[in-house]
Amino acid sequence: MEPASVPPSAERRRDASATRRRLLEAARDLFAERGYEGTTVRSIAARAGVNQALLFRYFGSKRGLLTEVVALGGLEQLRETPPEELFETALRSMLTRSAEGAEDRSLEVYLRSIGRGDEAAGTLRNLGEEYRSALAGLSGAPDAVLRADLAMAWLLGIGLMRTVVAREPLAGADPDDVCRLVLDTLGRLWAAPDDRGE
Amino acid sequence: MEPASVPPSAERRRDASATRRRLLEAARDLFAERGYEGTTVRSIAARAGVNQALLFRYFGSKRGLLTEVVALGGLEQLRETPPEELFETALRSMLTRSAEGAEDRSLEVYLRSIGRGDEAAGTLRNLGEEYRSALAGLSGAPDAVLRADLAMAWLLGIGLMRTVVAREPLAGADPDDVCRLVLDTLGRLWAAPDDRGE
DNA sequence: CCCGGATGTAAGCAGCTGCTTACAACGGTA
DNA sequence: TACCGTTGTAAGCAGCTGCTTACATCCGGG
Repeated sequence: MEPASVPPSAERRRDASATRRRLLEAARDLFAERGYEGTTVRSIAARAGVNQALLFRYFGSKRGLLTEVVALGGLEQLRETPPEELFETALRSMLTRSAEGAEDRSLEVYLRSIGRGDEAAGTLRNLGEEYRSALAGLSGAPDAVLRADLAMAWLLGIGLMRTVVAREPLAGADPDDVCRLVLDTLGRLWAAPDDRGE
Repeated sequence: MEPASVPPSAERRRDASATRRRLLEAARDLFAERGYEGTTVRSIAARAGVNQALLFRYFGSKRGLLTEVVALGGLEQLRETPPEELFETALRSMLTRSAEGAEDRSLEVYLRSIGRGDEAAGTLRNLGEEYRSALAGLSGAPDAVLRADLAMAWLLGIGLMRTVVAREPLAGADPDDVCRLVLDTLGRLWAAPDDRGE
């Protein structure tokens, strides 16, 4: 099928997996910057320094590329982070300037890329549901899942405000300050007042 | 210029202002449903039951239509609502099914329609800043504006979760329950703990 | 060496996009 | 009635879209 190991000495001039990876990274960045509909397959191929036909060879369609981008980045972060740190980790990755380093931008991609529900929307939805159920464990309230949904909504909203609206003070605020405010407020969400009549 | 008053008896077969309004309403709905990039001028004209050339006659460009849609709906709601009710009003309009009645969907439009910053982005930004400064008055904290930004972010996020992700429980939750949870939690945001060293 | 699959390329397809143009139909006014 | 600006229409433009095809080029195994 494929050579099990690559001779580590030199970079190969023709390297399918490297090309795949470059496409994946270019797509991740562009989807996060311009959204799914606003990104053309030509621009992805150009940023990857790759012929655009290869995009279809490796991912079948533009939509398939999106699915792989989101599933890869998102699920990895999700599975490597303990639930109690998940929200803060995701929040910090939202608050960090996208310019520096190769930050994880899966949620940014998620929120800017989702379109009207078709084939791949299921994959994205599953990702969201895994995040939610991880967060839901943090509250003992009977409606913990709803509360987790609201927390995720805040996360997405903060990312939206920073990447799309991009105005002070949120855009330039110290991530530590924002984190403190949000996490402290969310403490109230987890610890249910539950002041209804039941 | 134009007939100052319309004979109220019969609907006119050729009515520029009615056509304008129909285009505006069709655009508002479609932008909210599919986002700006996902909506075609042909689909807007079709839903309005109007020739697409009229769209350009009355609004100059697709972008001009968007600007007018958002400015109209958003600023009206903003100016008719006292600040202390503003958040709940906006939240409830987010939570209300779009099918019933002619709800105000300006924020929905705002969050789904914004693109990369060009000409009309300024108008949208201004709208956001007016919302924010109205909300900022609700907290006495020194960083009240940041807190207002965070509240708006939550609002946008909740709208995003309902319209885009569209899954239970948030999508189908009782608006009263969500309102109670969110407003109660936000009370904590307004009333600053301000637990820093100063 | 040389063959054949893996990898990369150039060109182009049909369809859609935002927008424009040239023109017809209406209807108030003189 | 004749006119003329307003309103509505049909057709089409150039450009871009996602995607496909036909063809070079590489390179490891026989």
